[in-house]
Amino acid sequence: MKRGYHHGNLRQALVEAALALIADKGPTGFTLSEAAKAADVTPAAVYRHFAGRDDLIAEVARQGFDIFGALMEYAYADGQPSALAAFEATGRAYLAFARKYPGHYMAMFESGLAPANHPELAQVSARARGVLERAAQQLSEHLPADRRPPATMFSSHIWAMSHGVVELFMRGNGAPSPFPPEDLLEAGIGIYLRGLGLIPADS
Amino acid sequence: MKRGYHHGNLRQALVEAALALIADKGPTGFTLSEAAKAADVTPAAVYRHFAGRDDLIAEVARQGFDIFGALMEYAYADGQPSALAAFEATGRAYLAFARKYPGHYMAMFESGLAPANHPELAQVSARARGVLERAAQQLSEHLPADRRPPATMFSSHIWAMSHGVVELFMRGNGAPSPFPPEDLLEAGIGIYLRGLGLIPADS
DNA sequence: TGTACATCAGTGAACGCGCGTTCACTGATGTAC
DNA sequence: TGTACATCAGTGAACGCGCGTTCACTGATGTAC
Repeated sequence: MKRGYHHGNLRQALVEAALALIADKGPTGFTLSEAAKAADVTPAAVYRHFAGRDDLIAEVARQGFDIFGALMEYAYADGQPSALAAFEATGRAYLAFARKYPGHYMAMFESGLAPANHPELAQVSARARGVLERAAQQLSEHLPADRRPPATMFSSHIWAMSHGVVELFMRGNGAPSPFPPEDLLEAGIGIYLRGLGLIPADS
Repeated sequence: MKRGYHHGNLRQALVEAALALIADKGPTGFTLSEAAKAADVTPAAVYRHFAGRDDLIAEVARQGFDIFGALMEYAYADGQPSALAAFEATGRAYLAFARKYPGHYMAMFESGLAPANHPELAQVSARARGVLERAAQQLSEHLPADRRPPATMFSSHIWAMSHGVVELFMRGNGAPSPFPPEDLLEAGIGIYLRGLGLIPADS
């Protein structure tokens, strides 16, 4: 592909180059130089748009949380007005995101960048988490008040199981998956919700 | 600490240096050179004991799986003859291992080394997984045969939730943990098992 | 419409660094007689 | 018990490499008059 002296939209091109690199070599495999080369540009040019390597990764993660949050919100809204359907949908959305945006996902959760260091990143991450917590809160209102665990607790459970399924069975990190990750997670969430008393025992 | 020309037990010293490095800088932060320096030895000396950098990490992971497998087996045996107690104990053991042996844990699950590349590693890893699956199998026999999900499925669920809790709430990767990870996991497993019909609904 | 000029986004060369790895070597150890 | 010698486990210097980053620069763009 030909281009002149000016790139046009180098910033986003770098983000996308980074995404591709991260997706197929892991967050470790990414280097600023390679991203620059992939965007057909000198490494030094990167510094017109980012403070440095970490800043570029952070931007990738930020965009990831943005997409992630939007996806979660959409899934949540789509399941309304049923609290149960909304909750389950967010679980599915989690996995769908990991599958569809592996580079973003890795940058967000596996790059090891401190979320506390980039405050804007913490903020956009909190939004995504908020959706799941809202769904959990709404769901918990269907439980008798005396046997109602905190909503943040079971949103954490679902989040943890989802994340575990991604790490262990969608990446190669655990065993080869005995079941398609989507089915595995769906079944797991189903059993869990039954345990909460939100699904009849013999459905 | 003084030592002569010969180290005595350099191999294990290197493993332990690697562990310490991995534990506090992540699997990425580890370098062969730093491990050598920590063991008070020239980088070249490492090659008397390991084929190279990756081989050293693999050995760390291998030792980790060894300990992990033993811990799981112990927990399992300790919960006998109750299938339920044995199963729950393995879940707790998982988290205890991650807490107590963070360097091993990271080398095993976060270092991104291909388990398929080191066959001996795949083998020792399968053993650990086997314990959990055996516990699940045994547990599933308490369920009516017609409503009995495959044992590997719910051992996968428990594994995923455990792993997710470690990654998200014991490391800094997710939100700051709303609850102690141990409590969170214990509650999660409890709800899950109730959903399976293995714990009475109003216990 | 044309020209002068400020601004901007790239280049390319250079840097210092630490990495993993190799090599010929040497000091220490232990075994045979 | 003492000596010769093979074996082993380290050293230290060197390598090529790619990294992130800096710097003075230059080519392209767009705006004012």
